Amino acid sequence: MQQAKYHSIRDEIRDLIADLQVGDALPPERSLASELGVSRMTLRRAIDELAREGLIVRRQGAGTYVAEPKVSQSLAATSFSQDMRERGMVPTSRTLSLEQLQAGPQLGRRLEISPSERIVRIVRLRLADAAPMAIETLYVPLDLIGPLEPRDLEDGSFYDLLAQKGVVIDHGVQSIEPTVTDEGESEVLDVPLRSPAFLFERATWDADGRAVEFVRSVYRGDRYRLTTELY
Amino acid sequence: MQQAKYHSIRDEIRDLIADLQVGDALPPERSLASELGVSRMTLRRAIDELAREGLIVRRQGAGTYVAEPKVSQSLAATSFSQDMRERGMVPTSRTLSLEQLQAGPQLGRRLEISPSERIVRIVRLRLADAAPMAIETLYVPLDLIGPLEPRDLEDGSFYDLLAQKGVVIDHGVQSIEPTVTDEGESEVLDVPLRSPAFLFERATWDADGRAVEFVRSVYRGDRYRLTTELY
DNA sequence: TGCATGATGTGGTCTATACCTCTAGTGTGT
DNA sequence: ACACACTAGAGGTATAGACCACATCATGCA
Repeated sequence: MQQAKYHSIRDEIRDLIADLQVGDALPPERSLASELGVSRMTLRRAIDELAREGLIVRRQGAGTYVAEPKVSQSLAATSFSQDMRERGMVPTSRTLSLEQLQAGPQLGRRLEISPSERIVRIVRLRLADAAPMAIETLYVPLDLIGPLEPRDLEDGSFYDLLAQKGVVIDHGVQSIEPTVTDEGESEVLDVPLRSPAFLFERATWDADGRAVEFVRSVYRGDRYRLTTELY
Repeated sequence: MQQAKYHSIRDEIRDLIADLQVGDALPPERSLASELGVSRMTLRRAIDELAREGLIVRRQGAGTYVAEPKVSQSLAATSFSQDMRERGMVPTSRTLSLEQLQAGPQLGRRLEISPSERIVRIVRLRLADAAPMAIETLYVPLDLIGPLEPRDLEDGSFYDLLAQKGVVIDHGVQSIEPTVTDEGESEVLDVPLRSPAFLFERATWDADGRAVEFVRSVYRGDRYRLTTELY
């Protein structure tokens, strides 16, 4: 089987939810299962995922209801591409600029490298299902990754590229703050000026302590939400 | 059934993992299921949870292995008081309002309770080193906590109060989004209108599945930042 | 009118079984 | 030695059926 049946069922239910209002009830599991031609267990597996994503809420004895429609990003560190795929969206990327420069004092401090070190700066627009989701500015030491062409980043995953070069991320720090979009960001992300947004900053190193990357990402606040499950 | 069988099985596997080293393989699912006296499907449900928690890693065709110890828990939910203390500041609190009301449809959905249930709503200004840091709106079912007086919350920790009443939080979900402050929030928090801020929403339940609280907090973006360490 | 109660239908759990896909080791032929 | 095919056994998916726990509503009694 190319794709798990519960994945396609999950997507069908997503479509179904799209036609409902927040708070509306989904059909009962037994009906929905026979409608979609799967067993109830398989249907439940699909619904389980949607419930974990927060798209729907189940109430025992009552029914299953449509919840607030928002994209969620787990707080675990994953790449943009992987994150979007896990949510059934198609991640793509458009490279806005790619240039070389010196690290400078600020970046040098963040990555714990010499300010004179040569750096590749890449600005990318990240899209999910073809809709702008985030602007990502990536700083990578030149001697780690070598010269790059925009097409090297076409297939989306920068980490695949790193892995090909034998670079493995060992540890890092990430900070998250709220911000609002400025003129340029608003235009590229297609949101009104000064819309709420997340500002992510991440610095990572490999096992030898060499700086791998510094990333500054601005995520649309209207389509992004961070969620954690607590135990 | 008091507790789901897969929950107790999950805990048994946790104990089993405690005796193993990182990278060790767990017994095959079929053996483990018969050893523990459950069906393989039930066992898998228990293992599913542990895998989601990151305690173990499954590799199709190979086996199930003990994973690297957990990381990046710094974003996990702690109370405001504890959070501030860890940041080296002195937490205090001022109760702005305290009233009873019906849950209503939205809150009912978030807490998975009846919309007609009686709720206590508490609005508190949270301060760190005497400076306003966040506005916290707390919703708690009346029959869980009983009538409250503002002075019940004076010493700051709502969770101590819950513990006194024998209420223990078992699990929950938390979401974080960027927002901007409105007029009232700006005035109370002493920041300019439409300043960037975090909006936290947290719902928690006890082990019996009873809703414990729904909390909506607005944190100043200029003084509060989330950080995670990645490994 | 108001309240208890039971019927109905919902999601929640568990089982037994079957077959698929993938990994890793074995063994054979070259 | 090496390369390859095979295979046993691991996790992954899917089914049908049974029963449980809970919410809701209609019914009927007081």
